[in-house]
Amino acid sequence: MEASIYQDYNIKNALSDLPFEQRQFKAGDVIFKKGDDNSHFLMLEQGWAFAVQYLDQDLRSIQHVKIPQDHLGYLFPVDAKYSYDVIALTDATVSFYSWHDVSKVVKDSEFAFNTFSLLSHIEKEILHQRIISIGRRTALEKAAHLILEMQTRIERTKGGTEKGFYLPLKQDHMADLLGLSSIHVNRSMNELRRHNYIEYNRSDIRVINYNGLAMMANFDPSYLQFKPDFDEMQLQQQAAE
Amino acid sequence: MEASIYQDYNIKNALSDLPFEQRQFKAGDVIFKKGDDNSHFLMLEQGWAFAVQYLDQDLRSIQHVKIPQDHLGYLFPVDAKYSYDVIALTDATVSFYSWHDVSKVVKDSEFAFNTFSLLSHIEKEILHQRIISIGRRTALEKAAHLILEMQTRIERTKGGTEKGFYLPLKQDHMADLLGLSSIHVNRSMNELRRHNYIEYNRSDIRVINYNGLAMMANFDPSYLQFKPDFDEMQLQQQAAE
DNA sequence: ACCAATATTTAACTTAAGTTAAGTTTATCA
DNA sequence: TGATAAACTTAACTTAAGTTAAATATTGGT
Repeated sequence: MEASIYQDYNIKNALSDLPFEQRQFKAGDVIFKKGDDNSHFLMLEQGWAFAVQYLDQDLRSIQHVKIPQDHLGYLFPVDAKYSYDVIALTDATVSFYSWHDVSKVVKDSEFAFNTFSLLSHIEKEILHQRIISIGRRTALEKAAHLILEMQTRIERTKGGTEKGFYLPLKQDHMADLLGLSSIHVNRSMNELRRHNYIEYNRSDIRVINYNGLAMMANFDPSYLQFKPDFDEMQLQQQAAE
Repeated sequence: MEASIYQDYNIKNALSDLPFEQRQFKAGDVIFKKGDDNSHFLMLEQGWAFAVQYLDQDLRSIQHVKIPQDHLGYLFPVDAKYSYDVIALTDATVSFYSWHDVSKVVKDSEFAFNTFSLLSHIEKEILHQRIISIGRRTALEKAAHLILEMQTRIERTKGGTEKGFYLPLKQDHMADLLGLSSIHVNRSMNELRRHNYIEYNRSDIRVINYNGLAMMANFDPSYLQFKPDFDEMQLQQQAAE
């Protein structure tokens, strides 16, 4: 299968010539904390990360899951402190660009402006879908929707459909993403497995019945900006198996 | 009380010289629908509106509440269909700008660029707080947080603190914002009233115990980009009463 | 290979919020 | 101003998801 036309709209292409510094993080490391200044533009070269806010010591909400080639933190040079922590979920490499350079490119280059507009747009669409999940889907539907969102996002960066994928989210991360207890996440994942929607073992997950999952979760990948016929190609391919 | 310094960062100031067309809407009118093209930049001059997505006929999720001087729809000229309907909550006046004009100003004017960056940022912060509410706050806390968010946003456009405010959201709108049933919203609003946190009658609402509400709901107005000391000024003022 | 720390799984029980089914109050408008 | 619809309220009952408490499985470090 051919890669999405939207694949061109990525941060690397937009910022190709700019200088940056790289830092390595270990799984569990704090990449930045709530209250830190938005002093650089950050891009996650390798590894996974997540953005989290705490209500108190035991109560937290995960706002974003970041995969390789995603940005971390804010997309524009707003004069604000970070409102959330970002933690490395796996070992990770992060590139730091100066806001001065990035703003200049975004304002001067049509392509960079469009890329950053689209990234901001998609990030918001993901939040919209998360709000729908948390507010109005059942636990089973929440889990199904999250799996399909992650599969779709990962496939885009790989540029193709693979059978299974690596999902380093633990069940307690899923819980804090979906507004559930981790025990109920466990019940839901096992029910998806029992009913042959997915195969699942720790961080290895594989969608068996894409159509069934997508129907149940009311999942339409177009909000992730795959090209319009991606969805149908997926469905046809699944149906043929 | 003095108006916020952030008051300067508004759409009117950023787009002052641009031509636009205005349209009137009646309460309940559809301003645009899911699937429509993002063909113009829209600004809500007068009245209230909300953005909504449907899972099926009876299940919906409200993504945004828009007050006078907010934008409607997308902040950047992405080549995408709208993912939600926007409905007038009251009679409303909407200005339509051409994307061509708006993008040019945003790229050429430092002030417009900063304004649109900040608006995009604040919109995302509101979504983050909504995710925390829906996922991790109790019904009482959800209602409290929503009231404080709306009060804070309304005060900013008015540039001062007023005693009560007009909140044209019905209880079923609040339910679809907060992921609750409208009956449970009713129970929660009445409990807030019974415990003297608020006075409340249909669309007229007044916060009586700001500190109590803010503490209960874990509400910190800084995500709405009031100036840093706004929170404390508010608290002191309330405490003095 | 063993130990310790993490993660996952299952069961039994509890609870916050949903649902259904009335009423009552308030707004609209002919 | 009276009829009708929309919004709000309350009570009784149900249910999806939370909680607590084990047990089991996996991973990582020494």
